[in-house]
Amino acid sequence: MTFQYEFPRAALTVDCVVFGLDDAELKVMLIQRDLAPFRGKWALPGGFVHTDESLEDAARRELREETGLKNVFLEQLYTFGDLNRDPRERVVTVAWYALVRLSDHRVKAATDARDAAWFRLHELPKLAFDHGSILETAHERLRGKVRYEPIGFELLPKKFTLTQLQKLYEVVLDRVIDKRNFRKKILQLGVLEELDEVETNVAHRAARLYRFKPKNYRNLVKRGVNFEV
Amino acid sequence: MTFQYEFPRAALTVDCVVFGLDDAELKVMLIQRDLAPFRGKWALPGGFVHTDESLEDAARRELREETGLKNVFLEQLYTFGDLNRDPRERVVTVAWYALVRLSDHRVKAATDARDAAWFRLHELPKLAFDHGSILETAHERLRGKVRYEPIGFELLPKKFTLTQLQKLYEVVLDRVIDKRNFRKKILQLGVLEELDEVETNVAHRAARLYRFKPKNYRNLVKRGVNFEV
DNA sequence: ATGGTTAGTGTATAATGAACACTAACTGGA
DNA sequence: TCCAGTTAGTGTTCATTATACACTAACCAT
Repeated sequence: MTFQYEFPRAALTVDCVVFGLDDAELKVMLIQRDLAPFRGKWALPGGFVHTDESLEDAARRELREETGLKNVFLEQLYTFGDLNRDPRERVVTVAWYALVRLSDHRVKAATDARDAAWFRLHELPKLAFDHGSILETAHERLRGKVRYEPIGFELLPKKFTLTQLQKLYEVVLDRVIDKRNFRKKILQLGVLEELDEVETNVAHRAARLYRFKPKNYRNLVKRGVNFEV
Repeated sequence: MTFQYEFPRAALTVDCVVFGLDDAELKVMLIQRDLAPFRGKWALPGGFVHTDESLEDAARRELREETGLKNVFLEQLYTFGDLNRDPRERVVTVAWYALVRLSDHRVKAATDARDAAWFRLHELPKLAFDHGSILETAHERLRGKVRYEPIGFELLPKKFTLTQLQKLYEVVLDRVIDKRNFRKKILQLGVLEELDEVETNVAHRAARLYRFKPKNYRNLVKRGVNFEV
């Protein structure tokens, strides 16, 4: 069975840039292609959009199928449609980026049937298609994002220390931040709840654990805030 | 002649939200549809993407064909792909927004063969398809944009007064701004050049004219700046 | 007990933001 | 020509926020 149209049509795909935070390092999930073109090369998870699903549904389905990830934070990034980005034919891709708690998802990805793996952002292989520049665009967006809304909720484990949160900002912004000033500022936002728990299994003074107050956090995200640390 | 594919394919379009500034008012250019569906309704300029042109080229071509606008500032906005946004079939649209000097383009649009017209942002007709929500998204983007980069270059005439620039900010942000503080801040940015000219044909003290220093302006845009007035 | 390691805390100074009102310059009409 | 009307243009004060900076506390391992 085939489908006929009066004019030629581009193929439509979605691709996802999945960021995870691991031990104060930003990582990205990639899959190894098992089909031509670029067979054996690493690429962003993604695939063709079905005509009976929305773009976001397509992105979530591909993420689930190719990496096992579900219920992640997902936002549309940009749509890439240069003429020769796919050697086979005209393919337009709607790119998305996801932020996930790597602590929740480490195992699943590693044991998934497909060859999916986390890569350090600074040790990426050469990617298939124009996925390298899609990834770069996503990284820029992430860096821009932290300037006007707090991040962390989606990337950190549910309970975290202030040092972990600070390290996240340092890693995204690629510079060191003063500890005392960072703490003052982030606590002032009123989105953190101090818990009666401390971290365990550390060979030094244990740090207090915090968690986000989801309501305040989301309000702040909606209102928009200038958070320059 | 028809084109056949193994799987069904969505149609791909571009749509443009064109903002212009007129006498301290934001306006949007719309065209009246001369074909079904929504025949006679006002809609965003746009149309199908050809397979031999990039997405941006398609947006520029449609703008030129439908409104006569050329060489405008154009940025990708968002891609809309809900299942039933077009009653005929699955259509995914890559939306763009443009900022133009209305003073340059007022006449062309009015005399163009197609029914294209500028509408005040607060007096819009009901639009075809989901173009109303695309337009709303573009307006949000514009409001967000002024928070971290200066605007004006694309919207104001080449020579303008500080009051005009301030009015632009007031119109986009929908609130009044203190004149002295605004002037201090905007001049500090170092992107304005004071000219030896004043406005003419006004029944009061004539205001000094300024223009943007393109290099500084673009540097600032690239660097990103928090400009909260 | 001691050495190693990270947690946790305050203050002083500089920079920035916000609030606020009057005089200057020009036009047009009496 | 003077007066009324209109918008241009300009500084200061006070409050808030940003930045720079160093030591003690707590815990673990040996």
